[in-house]
Amino acid sequence: MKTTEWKNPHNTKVTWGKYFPQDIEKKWQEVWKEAGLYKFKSQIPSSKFQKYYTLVELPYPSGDLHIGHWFTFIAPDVLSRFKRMQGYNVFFPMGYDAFGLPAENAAIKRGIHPQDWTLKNIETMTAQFETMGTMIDWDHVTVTCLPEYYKWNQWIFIKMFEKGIAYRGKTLSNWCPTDQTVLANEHVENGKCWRCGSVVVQKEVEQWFLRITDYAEELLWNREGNGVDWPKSVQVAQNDWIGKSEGLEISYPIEGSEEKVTIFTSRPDTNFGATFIALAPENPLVTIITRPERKEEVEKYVKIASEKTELERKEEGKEKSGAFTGAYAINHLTGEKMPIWVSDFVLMNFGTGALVGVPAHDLRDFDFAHKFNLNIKRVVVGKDGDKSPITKREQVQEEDGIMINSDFLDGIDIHEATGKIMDYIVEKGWGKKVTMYHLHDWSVSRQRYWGTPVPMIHCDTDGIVPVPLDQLPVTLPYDVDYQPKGKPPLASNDEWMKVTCPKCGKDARRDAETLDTFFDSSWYYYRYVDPSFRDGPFDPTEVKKLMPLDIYFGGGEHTLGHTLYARFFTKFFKDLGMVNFDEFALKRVQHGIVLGTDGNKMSKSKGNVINPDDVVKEFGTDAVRVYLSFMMPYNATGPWSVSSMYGMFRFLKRVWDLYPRVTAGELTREDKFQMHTTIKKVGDDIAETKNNTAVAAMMKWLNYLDAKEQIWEEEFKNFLIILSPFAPHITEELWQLNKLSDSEAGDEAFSSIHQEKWPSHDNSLIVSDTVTVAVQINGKLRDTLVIVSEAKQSDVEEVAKQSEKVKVHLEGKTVKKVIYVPGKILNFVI
RNA sequence: GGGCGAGUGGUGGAAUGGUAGACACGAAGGUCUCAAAAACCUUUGAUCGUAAUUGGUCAUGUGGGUUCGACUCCCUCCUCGCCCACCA
Repeated sequence: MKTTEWKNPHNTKVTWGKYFPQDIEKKWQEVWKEAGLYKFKSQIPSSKFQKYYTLVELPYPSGDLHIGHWFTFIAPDVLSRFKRMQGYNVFFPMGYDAFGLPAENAAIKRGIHPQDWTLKNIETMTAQFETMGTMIDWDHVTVTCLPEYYKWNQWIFIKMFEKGIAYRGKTLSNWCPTDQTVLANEHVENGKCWRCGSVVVQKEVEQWFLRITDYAEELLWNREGNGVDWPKSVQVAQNDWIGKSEGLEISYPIEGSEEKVTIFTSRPDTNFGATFIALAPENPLVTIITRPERKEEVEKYVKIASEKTELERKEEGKEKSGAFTGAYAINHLTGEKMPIWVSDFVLMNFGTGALVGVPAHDLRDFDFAHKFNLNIKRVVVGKDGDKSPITKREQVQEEDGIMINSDFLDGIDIHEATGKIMDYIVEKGWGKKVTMYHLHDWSVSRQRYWGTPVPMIHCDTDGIVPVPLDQLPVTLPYDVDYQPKGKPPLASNDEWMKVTCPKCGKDARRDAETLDTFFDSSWYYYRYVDPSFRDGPFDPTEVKKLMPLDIYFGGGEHTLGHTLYARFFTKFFKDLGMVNFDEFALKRVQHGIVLGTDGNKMSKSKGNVINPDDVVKEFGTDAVRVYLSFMMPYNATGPWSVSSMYGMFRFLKRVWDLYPRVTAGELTREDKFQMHTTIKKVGDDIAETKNNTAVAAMMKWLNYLDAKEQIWEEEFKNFLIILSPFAPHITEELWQLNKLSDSEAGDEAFSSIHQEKWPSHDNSLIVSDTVTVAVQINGKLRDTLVIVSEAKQSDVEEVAKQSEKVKVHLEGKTVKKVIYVPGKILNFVI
């Protein structure tokens, strides 16, 4: 048995004995830190620079590092370590998304200032993060709530204002009439204000918007996935969200009026079956066209609709309401009169704020028509008729459905017909082709305290004036009342609010609102490159070297928010000439969720939360890392298992116990086959974020090694190297032990296993000299043969026919065909 | 209502057209021990059967299809999960 006692350059004693991870993990973390092993800059060689930028969505500093954080970060860490061993200069930074509502909620609940609460949490979480033993380079840490960061939020916002991307607009918001303030959705409980319990209403409020719709076309994903490797599901979801639709804007004349009502449709063919028009209550046309005798009722309806909260509108989703204006529009296609109604199922901010009702082909239109006894006409166009689904079709047919068909549409399919009808309507001058997007401009104002102050000044003379760039940052004041009534928190600090207008020099007021935290997280990965850069939001030279991201890990919940905003910012930066690429991330990988042992989402109230600190104390960091890699695919969701956790500890212990059995010697052909196969498999799997099968392959190799009489040094060393991204501590310990017993050079400068090169594999050794071929008859397995890999088909057939099991099935039958897949299958078709 | 994804042993999962269940957990039996734990060994999809211990049959949510061959590709239906939703 080999035991070694020695001193490394950091005077740490190492003795091989029983495996106690707690004895070695902290020690190595300190050694690595002291040696600056994971500093990005220390990796850069003078000659060739091959960058790899790994990014994980920056976490919110909620206070506790959750096992979910570990799960999220292990795969990126494994990949980063692997890439580094392959010779890349790996940049793996980290930061905190530190502004936001939870800090303010905690402050209100417990009386701690949001800043103190947040900074304390960051400290705690950073310490917990360090026990993970990642190769994150903490020199690049970026915290979004610090002035050195949000200064550049303000800079970007002003640039957006100058370019017309940031603008002042109006939108409906949750409004508490008692507190006189806008509420976040999470502060509306059952339609009531969380603080005072008053009924929340929808009110038009002035807000800052970002004109993301200007980029709608550019943000769309094309068939080639914009040349980057993002999940198809994300591309589809974002495209659906952007919601590009090409259709017609049709104007219908109103009987006895100069006015016209304009609607949008992507299916003008169905307009043969249009039987009514519905206007949004907010549509200005309502007041103009309503007939005097209907005025009272329509006004009453509009008033009720405006008082409804968003929640109430949704709750009664099925029951339609409305009022008849007394006016009629003329359907060009049929010449029929269509009554014009007002209804709150029509949205003012989509399309034209008016729609044409086709009850037979749209469920909502049907519900409306059914309730108010309007006509329902079914349209049959072309040879196949209309294919659009309507769930209540039977009812439609019962209720005086009429078939309409036009001569010029006979015998063509529905898509052609739609095109022809479009052309016809345009030709007649009734409508024009338009492209519509579902995407709305992004509202970024928040009437909250804990965020980036909007860098704008309100002057009675000059209106809204941006803060001069050399006066940034507009610092967030520490002293405010963060639950005032009737005004946003920042407005409670009079001294802070007072400012002179940069244009006229007269007294003016600061903007008291703060920016949505999604603004902060839209560009932080640029800042990571050099968080201390002073001449702009990021260093263009360094960014050119490191961006775009090679891989971006994060959660699926950010598909329609964060990742879309980040793409938008990048396109904006490109327009400013600050970057030269269109997509900020070459690859996107989404993670799943670790559930509690009971299969439920972890939550304090359920008491099923797994605390990484506790598990590490019991099993050590490495075992937890290996378990998180092995437990399930990265994008899966599944429960934590304590007994499986034991299994991972057992695995590492077996690796540990291999060490005394290692000796110098020659590998056999089979040894080489096992080694090279595993090296290849593990490397390939890590590159594809399939760490569960990578670990499985190593377990298999360990089983092989363990069963042998002797373990050769070469295979042991390679085993440690390929295991090191998963279990960095135990592999380092064994590596150093082995190195010392190997040579007498205990005083050499420290060199870590994590600086080793990833072992190469020899493909010629992965091919074994014998293979097992399955012999099938009509696709049914009948026998397996072990043959030399180079065997010819005729030879294999010959051998197969000798087999008793095959003979039985071939007797008296004619072989019609033989299919041979070399080295795999021989199939007789009889 | 729409979109996306998934359904494989007691459990987590492997296999993306070629021997289904790799690897692990759990369980059962055994070795060691005064005993227990640890460790190690054996078995472990179901079923029939025999000693044929490289036996037969059936099996990847359901029903069909394509193929010499389907967990894998196509269609029907069912279930679950996630995201979005009065979007004209």
